[in-house]
Amino acid sequence: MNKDHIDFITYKTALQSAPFFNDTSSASIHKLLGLMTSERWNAKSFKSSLEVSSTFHFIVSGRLKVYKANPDTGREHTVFVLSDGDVFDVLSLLDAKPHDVYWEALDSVDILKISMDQMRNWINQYPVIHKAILYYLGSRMQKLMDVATDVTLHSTLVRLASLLLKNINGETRQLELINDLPNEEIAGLIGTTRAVVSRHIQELKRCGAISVSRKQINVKNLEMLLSIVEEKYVP
Amino acid sequence: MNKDHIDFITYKTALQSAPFFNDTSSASIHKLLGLMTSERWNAKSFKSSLEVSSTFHFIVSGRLKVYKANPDTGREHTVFVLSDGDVFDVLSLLDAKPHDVYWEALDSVDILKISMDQMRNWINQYPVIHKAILYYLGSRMQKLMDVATDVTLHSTLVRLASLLLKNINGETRQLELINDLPNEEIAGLIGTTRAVVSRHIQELKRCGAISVSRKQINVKNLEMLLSIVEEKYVP
DNA sequence: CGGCGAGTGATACCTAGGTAGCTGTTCCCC
DNA sequence: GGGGAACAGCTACCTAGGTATCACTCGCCG
Repeated sequence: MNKDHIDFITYKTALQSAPFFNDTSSASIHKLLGLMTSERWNAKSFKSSLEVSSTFHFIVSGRLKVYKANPDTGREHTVFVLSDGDVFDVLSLLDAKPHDVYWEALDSVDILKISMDQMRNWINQYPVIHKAILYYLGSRMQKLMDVATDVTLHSTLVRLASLLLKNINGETRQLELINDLPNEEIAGLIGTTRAVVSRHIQELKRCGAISVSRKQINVKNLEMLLSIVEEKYVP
Repeated sequence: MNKDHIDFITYKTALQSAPFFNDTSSASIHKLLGLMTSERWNAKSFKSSLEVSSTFHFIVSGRLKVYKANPDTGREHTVFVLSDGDVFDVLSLLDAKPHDVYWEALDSVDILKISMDQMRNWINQYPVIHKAILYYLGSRMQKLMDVATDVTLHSTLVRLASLLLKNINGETRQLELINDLPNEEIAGLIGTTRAVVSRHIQELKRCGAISVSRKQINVKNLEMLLSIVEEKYVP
């Protein structure tokens, strides 16, 4: 991308404020952006790991889910929801080993992309970034450990309540990141099915923990959600 | 540890052959080992994340499980089985954020340990290691993604068969790493309970896929296990 | 404005797998 | 060599949550 590009400044700001590029100098970000091209993915557009693994992507805006699926049963389990400032696929960056994961845009997504080889070169030029990558990977890993154990250790209701709690903005008390997702997507996030999510949403509505309007969940009673998560209260 | 220690050479070899210390020079390993102390943990000895997070550990020999638990139901889910050459806790190394994970020795474990601060210093002196840590973390992350989605995408039988397949040595065709674990531990590994594992082991025995003697599973028919994992064959 | 698609609510049914409990066997350790 | 803990096998029962299906509502676009 040429530095005269109409959105060059916007993109540069986006890169600089991402945790992944913490501690990276303005000059090296400038250089990186010079090698990138921008792209727009429409909502619901789908990529398999094969397509994604040879290119490194940075999300400028929009949301994208990372999931695994069982083709036989049609079930899906969403591992991450990525959004502004996230990058993918970090694993392919480290290692060419294929891992069968799918990617699907939840909104229209603005992407900056660069070939994996160029990205590796850039990293080798600025090895300081290794530390930032480590931190980024570490935080992802921690979340992933929760996802991994949640399904066996907690009931679907607890997982749903916990999902809501995790995504509430402390100040605005509004649901973020997952607020306008359909039940089907919420189901994928907690490893269950649409019907079960719907069932539990009714329970939470009935006991006054949340209120719902189409594709919008509003948390009414944080304490109640908390006590459900702690398995102290069963609606 | 003084370089005249009786096991100094043994320990140094162990460190050098670990993937985590790939590309690390002999001299810097020597220096690192000088700062470490050795320790033996008995089988079934237990550590919480609190105790573990301020010290960095290297496993010389023995096995150790990393797991999360639900105190209310008593259920446990094992996330990793660590063994020779593995290190922990990498997450605490990156980030002081507490994460509630437990550790338990499956055998007697030989450990080399060093304070987290000293380890961080050492790493800053030899930043080359960042890359090796990244690769190490990457491979762990990939395994973790499988653990995370397995429970929702596959039945317990498929998960059991898949666990066996993953731990068969290609050459010897013997079960490694998990061979002599009791049913209870196997249950933790696939996110279920002792009774269910026992039930499925009977099924696998009945159809000739495996044979069992006390705490020992022998794989008899690899192809059959494979077709169970691919959900093509139901015993 | 009308019709279609996407999303939700709700019902009835079913089964995988979790719970509880008992028996017998193996391994040690006194 | 005997007693106890750890472990495996088995039975019977139960329920959380998955499957299937339909009806209803909303929003959008032609």
